[in-house]
Amino acid sequence: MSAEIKSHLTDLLTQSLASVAPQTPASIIALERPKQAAHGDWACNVAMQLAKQLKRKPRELAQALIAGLPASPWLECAELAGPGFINLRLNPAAKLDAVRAALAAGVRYGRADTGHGRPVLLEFVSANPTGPLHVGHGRQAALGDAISALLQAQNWKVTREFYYNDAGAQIDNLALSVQARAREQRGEAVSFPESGYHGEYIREIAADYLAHNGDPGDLASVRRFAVAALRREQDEDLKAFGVKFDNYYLESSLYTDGKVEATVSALIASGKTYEHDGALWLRTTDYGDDKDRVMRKSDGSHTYFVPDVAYHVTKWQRGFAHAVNIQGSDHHGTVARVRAGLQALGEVTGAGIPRDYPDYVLHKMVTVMKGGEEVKLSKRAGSYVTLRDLIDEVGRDAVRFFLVSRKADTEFVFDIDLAKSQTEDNPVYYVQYAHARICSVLAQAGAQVQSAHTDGLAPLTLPRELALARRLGEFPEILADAARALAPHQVAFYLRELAGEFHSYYNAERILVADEGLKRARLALILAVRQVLQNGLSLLGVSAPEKM
RNA sequence: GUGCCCGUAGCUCAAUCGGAUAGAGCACCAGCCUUCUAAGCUGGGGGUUGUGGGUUCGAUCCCCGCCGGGCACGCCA
Repeated sequence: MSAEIKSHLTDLLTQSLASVAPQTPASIIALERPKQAAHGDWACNVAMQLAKQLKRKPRELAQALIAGLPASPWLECAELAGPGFINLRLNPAAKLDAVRAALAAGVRYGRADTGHGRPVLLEFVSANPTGPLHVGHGRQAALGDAISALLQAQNWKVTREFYYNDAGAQIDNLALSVQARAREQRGEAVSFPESGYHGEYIREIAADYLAHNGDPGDLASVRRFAVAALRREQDEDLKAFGVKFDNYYLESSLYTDGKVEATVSALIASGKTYEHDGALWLRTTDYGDDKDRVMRKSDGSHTYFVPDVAYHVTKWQRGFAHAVNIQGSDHHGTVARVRAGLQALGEVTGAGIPRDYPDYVLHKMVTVMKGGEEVKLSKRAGSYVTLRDLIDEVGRDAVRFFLVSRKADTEFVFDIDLAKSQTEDNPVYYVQYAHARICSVLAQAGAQVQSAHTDGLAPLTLPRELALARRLGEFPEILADAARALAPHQVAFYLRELAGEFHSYYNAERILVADEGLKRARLALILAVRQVLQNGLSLLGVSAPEKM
């Protein structure tokens, strides 16, 4: 395994350092993958970092460290380079070990145990049940599901949760909007609510409500019907997108369970609240917020801030010492607020919730372009592009791959025309195509695939073959890094590169050659590539088709 | 005005904990199908990393100023 090789190399350098500079702690030794292949398989910068401290020239120190390296069965050579880098080059056997590892581990290849089975709660999408899911929710769903999968692959016990804001003023607004449309459809003269939802879907729900013999005068009934209808629609959209949640948490339950009141009481007991202008405030500025927040309005109702805090308390109480919230960056203002609320509660409960709880992944907005113009994402205008639109037009795999192919904190320009007209240029097809090609070769090899032995890899000597093997060996590191950074785009880029190296190899060499030993070795290699492509695509929620 | 985030090739984006000559794709130009899938491959031109300083062996990355863009600044959610 690559991890074993890395620790083996670190070990060699540690031994050398101990003889060259006995007083120096070995913990400073770090290995990195050089960007350029010419710089070997691993590089170490320890000589430059220690040069000043040891009062020696970096290159001279590096040379001494190289000279002191013990013999190794995997190390081909160590070279001094640049200002004092030590470049380590692995021999073919070490590189090809990744092929053996990938085939031995199968679908588990790339996994690790950094999570140690600890529970972690991921909250994402959390759309209000006031309209269909839009593209921004899609980015969040794709990100959240991929991050969940990455953490699971590191042996975290992941719970995916969707929080429904089904208790606030926007739900009243929804009910009034549907009621007004229903009355219109009955031929009554009504004035549509000033801040009502203007989307076409409101009319559809109203018509459906009437078709089910609903009474437009019964607002509570309208409300229940509308919320149920929109939740159903959102569920269907998520299903079509391939995203499943383990739990749905309803904001309304925080009220019916008394958790909102309990939170208010506890915050008052914390001594961090005060009355002002008839409202109850929390001194969140004591915990880093830039202004104090109202908890209870002068009319006696609560601001959304209180159930938010109550909700996050339940995360902690439910045993999630780790929690990740995936949200649009337009909500970044809530981060300091929620954390401050939790800290204030800690004054009375002594819960010991960390100051940086929960963790946040904030993603920038998705700008949708169509016909060369921006489509405004306005729920009230009812003209935004829905997630369903995108899936229908572009395809599920492409949308998912595309949406996780960029860092979360960069703005996303999704050009629908481009995505539709250039479907063939979408990177997801490039990666999937590599997988399909391998499947095709394997199908022609037929029963010979069974004879692909990982103990006969020695015939693989071409630079392209060793580069592919080396790339396979990187996969576990990529997954560990991506999980640590909560950044699935790293996996997407890795897959693009792996697929590229495979296509290049495929075009240059023939797999099914006459030489039996070489053929078996090459079959083993592409079997391993296929496995890694499958594992990686699966983490991103993208299918790995056998034919295209 | 204050806070947070972003600024990299014509376009869309990478760049690990501060590493070596800043990389891909698209687009453009020139080639490759009698051969396991051409949704592919090979080669080429493309850059003062917004800008000015600082820190150091070394800065796209860290610190400060400025310019440009986004978001948030409510007893809305």
